[in-house]
Amino acid sequence: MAQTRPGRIGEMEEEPLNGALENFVGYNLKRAYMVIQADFRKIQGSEGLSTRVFSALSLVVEYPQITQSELARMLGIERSGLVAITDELERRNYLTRVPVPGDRRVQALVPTQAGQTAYKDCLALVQAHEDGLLTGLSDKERETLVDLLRKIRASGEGDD
Amino acid sequence: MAQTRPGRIGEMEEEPLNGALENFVGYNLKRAYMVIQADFRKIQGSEGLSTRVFSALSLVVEYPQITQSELARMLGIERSGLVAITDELERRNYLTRVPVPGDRRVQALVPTQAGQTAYKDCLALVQAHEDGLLTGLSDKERETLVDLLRKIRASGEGDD
DNA sequence: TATTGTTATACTCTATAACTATA
DNA sequence: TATAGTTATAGAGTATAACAATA
Repeated sequence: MAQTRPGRIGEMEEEPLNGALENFVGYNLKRAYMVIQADFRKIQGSEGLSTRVFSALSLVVEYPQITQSELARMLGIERSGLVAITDELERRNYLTRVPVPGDRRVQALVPTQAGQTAYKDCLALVQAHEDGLLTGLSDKERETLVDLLRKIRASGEGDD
Repeated sequence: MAQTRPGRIGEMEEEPLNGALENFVGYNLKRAYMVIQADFRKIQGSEGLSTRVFSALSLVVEYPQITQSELARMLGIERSGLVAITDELERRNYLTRVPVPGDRRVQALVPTQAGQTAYKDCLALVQAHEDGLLTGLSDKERETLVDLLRKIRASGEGDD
């Protein structure tokens, strides 16, 4: 490592390492997101669920007979993206696509017993994961963080 | 819209819309990140800089003669990823790759005048962008948010 | 006409592994 | 041996645009 702190040797303050960039909400959001994403993958291992599949499974377990379109709306992604996710969950035998009487376009996503237990196990893992990674945050700070993130979501998720 | 709130009609509380998922830090982090990312793109337009190119430009302007490897370390991505970013900034005439006397492996990234003014303009745009999107957050809340995000980063960015 | 599930396709961002030229 | 820049390649994750079946 030739130089850990490039340029600008004669600065007086030590707080803002990189003037503008490090103070942006967006930049810090991205970096923190990358950290949590990488940690999630590490915990789950190469055979485990990805974050998006875990999220989908969570909603399927909570709302049995939910529809792919509803799921897409709740997750904030396009319908077309749900197909691969649903395929994976079906391949793992965590849910089944069940025809809905009265509307033959729709398929209800019904969690299997295996899906429900897999979700519970995964949930415990993820909670321990967040507890471990967010160990520097108090319960109140964590709550504050979620509140602030939800405010950002509320600002932007209206324009669909 | 057939059903805005699927399943589980008889719940007593109204706070946690989706029990587990909506309360996870990771999930809210991802959703908020997607909001800010999408907004950034919308503001910049199809010809504008992406977030990662803007971040790189920011560091190049702040640390003239920074190296690609140093840049990669500061941005938390691999060296190989910097090539395309540097190519784009060079193609836009925002920086030049300058040989460094004493070590012929290295190329210093030197911002051009166009790069510096483009950065300043872009910076103003991005700041207005964050101001607009984070309008629901007070200055103090924004500061708190950045602090909390940095704590998460500190927890995870050690393992390189 | 509108909606559901689906396919095809492309784009962005990132990582890994290798190469070359230098050190 | 190690490092800087580079290339090739692959893998997530997302979006758009279309289509068939159904409403």
